[in-house]
Amino acid sequence: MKRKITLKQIAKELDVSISTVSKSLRDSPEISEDTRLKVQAFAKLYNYKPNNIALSLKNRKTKTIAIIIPEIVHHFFATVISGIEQVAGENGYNVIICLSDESFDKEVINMEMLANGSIDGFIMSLSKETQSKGDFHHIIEVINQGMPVVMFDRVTNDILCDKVIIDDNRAAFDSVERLINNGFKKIAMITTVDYVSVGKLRTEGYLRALRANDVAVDENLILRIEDIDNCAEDIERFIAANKPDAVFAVNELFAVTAIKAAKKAGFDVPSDISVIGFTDGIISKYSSPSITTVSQDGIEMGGKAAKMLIQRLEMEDAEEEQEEHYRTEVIETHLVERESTTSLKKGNF
Amino acid sequence: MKRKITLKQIAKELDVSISTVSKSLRDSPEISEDTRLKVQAFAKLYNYKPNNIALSLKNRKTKTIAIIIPEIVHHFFATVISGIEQVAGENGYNVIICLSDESFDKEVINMEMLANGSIDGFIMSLSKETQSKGDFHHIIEVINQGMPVVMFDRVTNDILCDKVIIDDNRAAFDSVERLINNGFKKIAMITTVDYVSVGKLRTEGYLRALRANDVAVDENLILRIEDIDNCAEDIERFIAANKPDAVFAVNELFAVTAIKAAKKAGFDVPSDISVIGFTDGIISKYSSPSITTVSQDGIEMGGKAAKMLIQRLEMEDAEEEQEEHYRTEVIETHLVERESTTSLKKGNF
DNA sequence: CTGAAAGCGCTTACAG
DNA sequence: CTGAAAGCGCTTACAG
Repeated sequence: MKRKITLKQIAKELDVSISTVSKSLRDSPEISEDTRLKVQAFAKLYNYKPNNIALSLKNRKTKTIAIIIPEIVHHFFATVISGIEQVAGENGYNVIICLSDESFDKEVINMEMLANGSIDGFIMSLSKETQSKGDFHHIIEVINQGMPVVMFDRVTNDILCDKVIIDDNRAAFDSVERLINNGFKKIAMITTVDYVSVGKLRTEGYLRALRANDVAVDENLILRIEDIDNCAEDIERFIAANKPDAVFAVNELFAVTAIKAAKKAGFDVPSDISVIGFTDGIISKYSSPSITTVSQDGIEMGGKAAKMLIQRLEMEDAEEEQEEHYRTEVIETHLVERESTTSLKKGNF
Repeated sequence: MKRKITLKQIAKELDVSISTVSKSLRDSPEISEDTRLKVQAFAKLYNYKPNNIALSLKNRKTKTIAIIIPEIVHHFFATVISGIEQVAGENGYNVIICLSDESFDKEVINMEMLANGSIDGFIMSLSKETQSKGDFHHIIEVINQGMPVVMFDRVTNDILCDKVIIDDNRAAFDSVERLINNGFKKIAMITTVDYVSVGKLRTEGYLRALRANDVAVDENLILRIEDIDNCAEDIERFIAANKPDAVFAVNELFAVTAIKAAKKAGFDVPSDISVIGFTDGIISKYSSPSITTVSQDGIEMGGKAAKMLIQRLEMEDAEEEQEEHYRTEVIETHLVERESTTSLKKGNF
């Protein structure tokens, strides 16, 4: 068991100074070819690799990005990570992941821990609890310290920073209008409680579509789920009671649960009830019937977020104090048609 | 924009030495209560937090664990991460994640990059390419440097280190024997190519169960999938051609695809064909019919792996050079019965 | 009780 | 061409 070799040891071994070794390995022209080659050969032999931590300390940058997300077992977040990891890797950055578990405290602790020099910047999506509390001091603090933050998906207007989102409101609007235009009369909505930003926006889109098409809003047709883990019964009751001809759900889970509930109540999907979900994940793809859904490209979102963060990071090097000019990128969505809806024509008619 | 404050700045501000500040903040009894309180108050005011990188360099440990996995969008791996993250967090460790993307090169690059001081130890599952190549020099090197490695799920006998696995062979054996005992005659297997260690073990378990129960092995009833992304047609053809009365699949994806294929070929699941999968993930739960499956608790696996790694890490501190005594933990599995099988009685009869 | 010094592993401006 | 020194931000054994 040979511990990793250091410059100091090489220097001693070769009877030169540490500076000489360091310069040789960085191909400095200051050093004679003779010693340079000698040092390099020796270093290679002993498989020398500079210590990252020491470099980080010296350079005051770590080349690592922290991701803070509510949950990793949600397919959407996993794809976002995958997207981030990819462009981070291409640019020589590592990725550290922390899960807030939808808890405000965990989010705060993780951020504070990492903000102390461990990383160069954050990419994050807010936990539910943080969104419901509306307390963002931990994020503001980090930003004030000069550490860039990019938010995605679950964002807030209360913080100025780079963001990457989809147009939730519009995507919902489009989907629901499409249903209306295709003759559906009783379009139900299954959504989250309002403090979840994306849920709220999607609900607004639903309402907007109804109003824009002179469809009366029936509050009974809107189900707001509080407890995701036990939503099955709520949804079953909701569907059996209201007998909608279409259901628009704000996520995959609600959509697949709605389908199961519909079947249980004796309805066929899609001939009795059409179902549209949100997020094109594994559930939508493998469910029977497979689910028509608003795609939300997590890979692209993650990639974009990483690009924005890295850009800002490298910019800092150049012009010490760039003017803050934050951008919000909007990722395109589109409807992926599958088996859970009867064929949906586009356009007005 | 105030950059983070350092000991040096506090010292200057308060007109004391850096040592005094450091000791005050660490509640050293050497320091008079007077100055200690003064320093602490000042530090609190300016929200001082020690720089992690400096501490890492000083202590020669980073308190971070690296996870290297093939893919994050597989639900199983996501749950493992979740398990690791949880116990890591409890023990004050951070988690860095790298994806090998099933590529040998990426696995090597990631490991080498992180092994240079960035982390204290690895938890990993081998990429397919690494398994097929059988080249583990990068891992052996890391271990020789004195950095602990814990492998899980996709492991190899060629490396001595801590491991956490399930008994794939036995789990498969039990499932298949259960099918045999319940009267199934034509039990097909959908598996991976043999170099994927877990696929191989599960296949062996299947074969062992047939032999142990005097069922002739029919090679036609075994489908080995090479290209997971395009397995649907292969599976459709396989099922239509062989008309098995039961299918044992080595993962969720194969199981759900088999169900879809069976339906397409006009069979009912489970009344015509029963299907058992492997890994109790989101697909098995939400598929219609939901899938009977061998559960493989990723959270537990991850948690166990993290515990083993941390234990070894802290052990190192204590007795400088502990005797290497590697353990392999086997996580219990069990069959989760759902709708894709007709009721399966236990025991011999 | 306080502080100067050495050191973790590296880089680089500056002397010689 | 080579090396001593300072410094990144911290801790701690040792003097005073």
